[in-house]
Amino acid sequence: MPLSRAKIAATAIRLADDHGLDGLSVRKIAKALGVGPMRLYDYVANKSELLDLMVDAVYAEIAEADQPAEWRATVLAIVHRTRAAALDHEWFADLLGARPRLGPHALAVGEATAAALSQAPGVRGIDDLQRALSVLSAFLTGALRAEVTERRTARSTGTDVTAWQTSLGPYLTRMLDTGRYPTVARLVVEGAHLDAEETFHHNLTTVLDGITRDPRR
Amino acid sequence: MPLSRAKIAATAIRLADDHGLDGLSVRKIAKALGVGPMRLYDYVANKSELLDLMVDAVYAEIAEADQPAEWRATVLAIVHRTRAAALDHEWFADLLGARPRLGPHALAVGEATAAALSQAPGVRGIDDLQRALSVLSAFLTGALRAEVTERRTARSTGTDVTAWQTSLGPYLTRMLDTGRYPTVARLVVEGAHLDAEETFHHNLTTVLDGITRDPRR
DNA sequence: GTGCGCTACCGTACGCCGTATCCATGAGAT
DNA sequence: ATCTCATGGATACGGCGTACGGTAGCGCAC
Repeated sequence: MPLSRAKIAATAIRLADDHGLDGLSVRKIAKALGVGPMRLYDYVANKSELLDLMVDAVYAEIAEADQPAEWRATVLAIVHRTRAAALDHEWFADLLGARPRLGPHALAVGEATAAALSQAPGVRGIDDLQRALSVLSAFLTGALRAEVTERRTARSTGTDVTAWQTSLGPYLTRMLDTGRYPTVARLVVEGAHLDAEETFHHNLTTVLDGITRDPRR
Repeated sequence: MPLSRAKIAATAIRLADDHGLDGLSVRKIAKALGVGPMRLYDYVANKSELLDLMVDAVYAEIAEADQPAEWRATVLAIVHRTRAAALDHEWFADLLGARPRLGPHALAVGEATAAALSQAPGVRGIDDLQRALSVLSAFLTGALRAEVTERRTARSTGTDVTAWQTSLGPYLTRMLDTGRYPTVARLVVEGAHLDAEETFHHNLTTVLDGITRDPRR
């Protein structure tokens, strides 16, 4: 079976899913494919192009068309598929926003999002649309990055509260006991029980409400 | 003059400003300080702790206290200082959201932001506060990442429109000419003249308006 | 049939990285 | 004068991305 860009990307994605972006190297991908490292460069100019390939492959998962619906439902669907993809492929969140999204599938997702947003009330012209798109994708990028980061630290310190406290506790409680961070302290002590998905959805609603508010009061 | 964590961080920051995170290595920092590479490990456990040091040093710039003011003015000031820092230190945007923000100065910024947000109308309890903080910082993270990425590609392809068109044009216009991305095409052709800072401010306003809207209609 | 150029593949090698480990030096204590 | 011990340096290891030279196979001109 001959090599191909798609096969390379698929293998790279599997490795990145298992070992993270830091654990991903051209040599390991090649070994997993049973070829010499330099073979990959027959299909790809350099490693960053390979990352672009991986990213666009994930956008392909996100792009699956759903039947046309009201703008808000469409946006919600796309955004939630993106979140699902980022949780499946945590490295995807690391790359989000770090490179121009120009692959064909990324463009398809952008097109669907833009088309839906252009139907939203409060989005009146091309400038409004451009801005709406950029707030939404900024929020999405940041929220997914944060969620993935939190997940990773939870995994590395242990999920339960006691493990977390013993690992970060000494430093953090010392910090908070200085009394210089009262509000943060309150958040740590009294907060922290919110469900991640529900928070994401709530915040997304906040952003969409901001977009659709009437800008002239 | 002996080494110190602060001196190391300052040198690392200068190098990262000049050559980016990819161009930053322990060996180069050591050389710039006129010592052997391994000396740095007397002050730092590993490279990622060094990055944490750098990040918190930037948060120190952001944390400079301003006189107490109305909540929105305070938030605007902090956010705009963060943006300024990210434009001064583009690598900072790469790291934003990628690691837990727990340094003393990062905590100080978090504290000031949380304290201000807790005064905002529509933020009614600790859960509201937690959510408001997370939308805001998700937006901030994503927006800065996007702005820095755009800036970098602009710099690498050349600033003016013609250079951009000749570098990405062939691929992009071919893509857009397929007719599969009409809305994106409109955005590319008719948009693109918006000022970055003004867009940022507008989008920030959108998010803050979303936060302060009355959630019970 | 024979020689030739071209393409497609491959292994080796270079210069870098983070960092573990061992060694030299020399100051201060006894 | 000798011992102790902190300080800084050199070396080395395993891994990285990728440049490059070689070679094996094949279509084709004569």
